[in-house]
Amino acid sequence: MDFAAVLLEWYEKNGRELPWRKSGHPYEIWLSEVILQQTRMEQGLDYFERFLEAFPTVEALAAASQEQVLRQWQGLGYYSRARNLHKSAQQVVSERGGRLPGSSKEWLRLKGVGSYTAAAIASMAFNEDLPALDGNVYRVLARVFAIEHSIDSAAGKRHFEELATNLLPRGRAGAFNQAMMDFGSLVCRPVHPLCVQCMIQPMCEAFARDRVHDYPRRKGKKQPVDRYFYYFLFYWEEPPGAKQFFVQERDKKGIWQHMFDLPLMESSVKISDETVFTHADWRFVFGLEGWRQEQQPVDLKHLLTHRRIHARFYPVRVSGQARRALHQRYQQTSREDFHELPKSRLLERFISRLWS
DNA sequence: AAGACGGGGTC
DNA sequence: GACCCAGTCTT
Repeated sequence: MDFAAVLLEWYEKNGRELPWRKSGHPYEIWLSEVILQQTRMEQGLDYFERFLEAFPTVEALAAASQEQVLRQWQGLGYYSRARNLHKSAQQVVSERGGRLPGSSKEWLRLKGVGSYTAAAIASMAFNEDLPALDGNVYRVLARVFAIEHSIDSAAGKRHFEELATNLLPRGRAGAFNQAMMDFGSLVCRPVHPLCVQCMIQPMCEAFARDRVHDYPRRKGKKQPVDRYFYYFLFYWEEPPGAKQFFVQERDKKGIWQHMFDLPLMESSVKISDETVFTHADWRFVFGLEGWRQEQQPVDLKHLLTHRRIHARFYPVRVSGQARRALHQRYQQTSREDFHELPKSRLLERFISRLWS
């Protein structure tokens, strides 16, 4: 038996039961594929259910505000996925009367739908004969056929695409693509692959050479850029017991666009706590001078680091003049209202830890 | 072609 | 705490 036949046989017994596989609705498949870009199944499943409940149809999604959409996406990361999905839903409704695209070529025209997602949707929803190459597929092919091409080069991608096209059994693209992905995440896993119980193992070139962990090949990784975020929670109580504080909406470029966070000073280098409060450019935070007299002793909480983002968090009680000055630059909110705003996971953790 | 974009996982 | 994962858009 050839590779595709063994794989499909495995899939019939071991394929995962997923909500969007049952329904077969293009809208649900589209939504699931966008959520699962760069995201693990276990993490994305709840988001899929809640998102579909909030926006059951493409019309409902198009009619929602961006803030509502982002709030459903909160905590998932890569928020441009949500913004593109929203934009594309509006495009489908306004330009196509709510009728979803019927071919991969049409899907490709939508924002947030690239070559992988277009092929995945078209093969699953319409059984179009097209391979969908995601990270799982690259890994499986690289191992089974001991492919030396790097998966992060244009030439390498073309090579994998050609190989997958040749392997694809005509008329069974939907099952084949899903089988590849399930097999890649359940058996041919990135670390600790289950070679001992793998049905493909007899024909796996990497296994034969005892080189499973050398595939897929990649070019060298680059150094991540460090960004240091110094957040300020300027707060007061009014009336007593009801905490109020300032937030801002990030509406420019860069990370977390259109999401809410706290007044912030960013630096490309690490700054000590003392330096933040003595030498930093406070005008950037306050928009005014003459605020220093209002500053209270700082209760420094915790430090949280991300792979690239390093964030520190300073609660500062403010009153009177400083509050009026800050009002000109930031929006006021309360604990309860803040809960309803779209915000990053990072900030969510800051706030909940501070006021838990 | 290279970099930006998040969050969670492992060891 | 360092490293891994890997679709799409932007530059």
